[in-house]
Amino acid sequence: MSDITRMAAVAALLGDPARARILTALLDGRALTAKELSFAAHVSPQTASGHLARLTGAALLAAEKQGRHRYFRLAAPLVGQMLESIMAVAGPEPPRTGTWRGGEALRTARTCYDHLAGRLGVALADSLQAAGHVALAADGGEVTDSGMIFLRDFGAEPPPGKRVYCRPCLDWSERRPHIAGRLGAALANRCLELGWIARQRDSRAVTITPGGESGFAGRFGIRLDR
Amino acid sequence: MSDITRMAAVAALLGDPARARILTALLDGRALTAKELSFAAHVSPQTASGHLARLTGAALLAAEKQGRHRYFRLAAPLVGQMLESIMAVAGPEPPRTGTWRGGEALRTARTCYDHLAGRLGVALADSLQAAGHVALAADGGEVTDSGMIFLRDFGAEPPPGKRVYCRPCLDWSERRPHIAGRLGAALANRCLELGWIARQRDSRAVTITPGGESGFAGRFGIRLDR
DNA sequence: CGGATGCTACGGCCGCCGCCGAAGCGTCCG
DNA sequence: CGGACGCTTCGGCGGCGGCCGTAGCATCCG
Repeated sequence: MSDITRMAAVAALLGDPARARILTALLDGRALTAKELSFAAHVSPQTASGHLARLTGAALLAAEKQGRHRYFRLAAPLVGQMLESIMAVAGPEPPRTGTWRGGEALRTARTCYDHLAGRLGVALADSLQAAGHVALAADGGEVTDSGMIFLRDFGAEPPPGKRVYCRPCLDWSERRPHIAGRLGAALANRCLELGWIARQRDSRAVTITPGGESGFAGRFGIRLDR
Repeated sequence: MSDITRMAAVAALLGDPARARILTALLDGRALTAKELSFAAHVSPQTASGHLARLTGAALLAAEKQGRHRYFRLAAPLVGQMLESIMAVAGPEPPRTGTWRGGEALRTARTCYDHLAGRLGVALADSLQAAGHVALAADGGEVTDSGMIFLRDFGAEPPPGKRVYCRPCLDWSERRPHIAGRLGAALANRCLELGWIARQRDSRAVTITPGGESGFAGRFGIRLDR
């Protein structure tokens, strides 16, 4: 199979509207379940399942099983860039600022459901691990005793609930884990409460406020190079 | 029609092997006739005609009529970049140096049929025009008296023949014209003869030799920033 | 354990599209 | 002017693939 045949095969996958909707729904780096994607694609779950199988088979998507759900995400940043480049050609409005609306901002810091992702989310996970407050494994995560104290002190004690307490969530743009679960949500909420971060309109990107810059640096030793 | 639908439509165009072959055949910036493209695509001229109509309709290709031929070329550099980005995802060998094999070299200097294109080819055309040796218009080009003298002196007097003497050829990567026709061929041949440029194996890229650096600078005032 | 839920495998229907042969139109050339 | 050539349009054929209904397997929960 030649280069060109392979390229045509990939392009043919992108050429179906349902698959295109699936891929663009994942463009912001979230991982979504098969059912959510079938809704986004406007097709039945069976049809979506077939599409998802082909997309993962071609290594455009990566799948992770979690309980009875299967979460799909873009397999690589290159895939997102490819989609953006096609949109650049297809779009009637060529010159959006930058390569993509808010693309860079999304990569810096964004929400993933209710917790933090992007460079900020990953840095937060790194910091907590380095301090020995949490320990992330492939299939879950644990909070140490010192971590419990730290969280109470920080004001990010997760409320009780049935949802998983702490688990890693692979970050699309960084290819490294950030923290999800009740703990991830509590951390994000506390950062919002403190005014360290602010949501943006019509986007999952979040901005780091001046207060956040010093707060993340002081508490977590995080300094994101701009 | 939404963004996503448009993107899927473009991707679907790229998804057919025949059309993919047509586009990649044009990737180096040449303009080819419908028949040549039908051969490159491994389909009959009728079939290729249909594909070409759809590709130009979607503004992926641009067509120019010339006598009884129609020359097709990529409509914009963005189209080439899109193809490269898809190849980057589709390719089994992910990390080629740079974005594409020899892409940068091709943009610097390459052959287009038998004449020079790329930054070098455009600079050559600019220099000859600035000196009043040639005058390029949209549909053709003329050589002045001083140009005739200059060419004889340089040793690039085109041999007689039926082929058009001098015409502009729109450069893909530069979006500006370089010189084609018997004159373009004679210039390229003379530069090769002088050892100013050298062909590369398995590529239309040409390298500028040290002698060429000083030669192009001295005779034409050309200095290509690396 | 039984029902609900999420996902996948299979089968059949149907429409789209790529393909080529035949034919028509414009251009070049002797 | 007539023939050769390049390109396009039209028509019909055939196959690929998207779609969903049905059914089966795994998981969660009361």
